[in-house]
Amino acid sequence: MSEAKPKRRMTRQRKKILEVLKSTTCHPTADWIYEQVKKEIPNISLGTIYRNLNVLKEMGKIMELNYGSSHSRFDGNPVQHYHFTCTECDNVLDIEESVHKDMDQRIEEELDCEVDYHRLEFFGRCQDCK
Amino acid sequence: MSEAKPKRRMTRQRKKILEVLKSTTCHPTADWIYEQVKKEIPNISLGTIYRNLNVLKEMGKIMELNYGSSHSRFDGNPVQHYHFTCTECDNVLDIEESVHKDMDQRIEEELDCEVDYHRLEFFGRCQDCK
DNA sequence: ATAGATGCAAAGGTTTTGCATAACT
DNA sequence: AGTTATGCAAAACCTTTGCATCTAT
Repeated sequence: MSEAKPKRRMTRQRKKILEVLKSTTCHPTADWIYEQVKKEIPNISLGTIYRNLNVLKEMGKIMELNYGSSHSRFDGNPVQHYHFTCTECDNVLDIEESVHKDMDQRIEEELDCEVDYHRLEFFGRCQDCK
Repeated sequence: MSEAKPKRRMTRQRKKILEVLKSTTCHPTADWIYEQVKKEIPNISLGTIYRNLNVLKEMGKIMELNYGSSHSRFDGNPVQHYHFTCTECDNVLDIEESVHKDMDQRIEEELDCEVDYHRLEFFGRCQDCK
């Protein structure tokens, strides 16, 4: 059984954190958000930032990038390839599919940048866990 | 100026770490590798594991997944979209391109799994840094 | 009134680092 | 011989958590 989930309140702090996040395109870190929010709520604590980021994520109002980041994983195959991660058992599987290098060029044109490579990762439940 | 890079030696420890990584498909964490290598080199230290993982990465012999993992970044836009990360200035840009949901189905068939979503990230140098 | 949120400080877990010693080449 | 790597332990770093207090509903 999963626990009953609490009724979320929209506190001053939570509202401001969401506002900061919605009003920037810079994909900030928790610490950057902390610095911004502190300008209006000087005594806010980092713990509150982290707690709220997790709550907002759970509410579906924001996204976390670089997640699964508690510890790095390594791959003995240094050639670019794609991965599937099972969100149930945490296993990472290699995908036998050729890399779409053509996508890199499309992005180069779209953003006027130089693309070296890309990473593509799928998430879901593996054969055993589904 | 960048510093002269050291001539790498292939020590017992380094060799074994690479061997462990090459002989598994489980995309292990540093700690898991540590446990494996310890079976043959009982007094190896975790520091050596981490140092060698970084060296092997730099030598292009292995890959790190979940990198850029020192701190998470957050995105005020919870709708799935793609990103470009500049490896020079660390900026993350949104990509205005529709999400290829058809890829999910292809992977489901290939791996006999259930795919919820995928992440696609491009790396290179942005307009300003290139 | 009361469950939920905050601030503070301490604890947790992963990764890095300084230093003396050991080992490749 | 000279430089690179190791082991150990301490430090650094980001993130989470316990607890007493406060606050939104």
